[in-house]
Amino acid sequence: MKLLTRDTDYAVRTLGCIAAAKENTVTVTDLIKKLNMPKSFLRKILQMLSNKKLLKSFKGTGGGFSLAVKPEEITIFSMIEIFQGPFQLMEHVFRGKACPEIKTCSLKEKMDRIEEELIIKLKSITIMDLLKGQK
Amino acid sequence: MKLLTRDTDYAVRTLGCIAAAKENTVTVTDLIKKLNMPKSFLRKILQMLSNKKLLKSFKGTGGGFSLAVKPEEITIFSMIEIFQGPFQLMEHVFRGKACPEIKTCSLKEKMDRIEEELIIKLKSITIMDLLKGQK
DNA sequence: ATAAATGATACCAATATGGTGTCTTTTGTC
DNA sequence: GACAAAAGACACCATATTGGTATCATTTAT
Repeated sequence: MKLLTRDTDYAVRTLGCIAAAKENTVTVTDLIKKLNMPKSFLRKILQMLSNKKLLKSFKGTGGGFSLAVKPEEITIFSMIEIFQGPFQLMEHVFRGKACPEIKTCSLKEKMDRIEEELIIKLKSITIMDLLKGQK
Repeated sequence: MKLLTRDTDYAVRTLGCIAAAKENTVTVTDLIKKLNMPKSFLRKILQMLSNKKLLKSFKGTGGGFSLAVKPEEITIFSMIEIFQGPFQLMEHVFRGKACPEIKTCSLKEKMDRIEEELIIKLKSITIMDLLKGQK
């Protein structure tokens, strides 16, 4: 059971790397030298981030990518939603009718509260956190 | 992005239903009348719960299932681990080397803390919570 | 013109998910 | 003992998701 898929992970680390480069653009070739990822897969991820307006892209020689928004504005939560779809932990719970002997219960309530709290926390972690210990 | 798969959900609701029956055994036929689930799938889930020693099973006419442990001892966390494998939210994060410009970072730390807190919470929710509002 | 870069998009293998079906074994009842 | 009602074991299957590859088109600096 995992919360983050590989593309989310790659995206976070890639954004961290681009953020570290400040205003300079970074190419896919640069990135795969630094990060250990398959090129084609990384290109797909970068395109996604670019389409979602988190990256500015520049074509042609000397081109590459740079951040379109500040690192502290890119949250883990948004990465999850982009690469793993809408965040709905409890999608399945009590879809159907529960056991008819059970009229109300505190389970769903509690689960919903956990979800809310988790979302708040995932929104509080940003790409900025990747840069904190930078030399 | 979902946290609970269908079998986890079914398992939780089924256990709630069995718990509500107190010491009496409940058959698959009983359960599918009350809960809206495909019979074969439910049987597979019940077998799993039985193998994991959460249910006692009785074969033959008049047989069925009953809880092997107290409802307050069966957590959502254990259901997730049984049906969805080991709980490791951060499996992928920083598997490979992160961008070399980033030596240490607070991201993984923060994520790990979130994971810990989430586990504690999921362990605090039990089948008992399903019975709370019971008539 | 050419090479360096991204954009769009189609494809693919492996795995997970959600579910079904069949045959075996156990056990209570007539 | 025969039979039916239950669970046990397990093989199978369709679909979706995940993780990844490959190809061609477009843009742009030199």
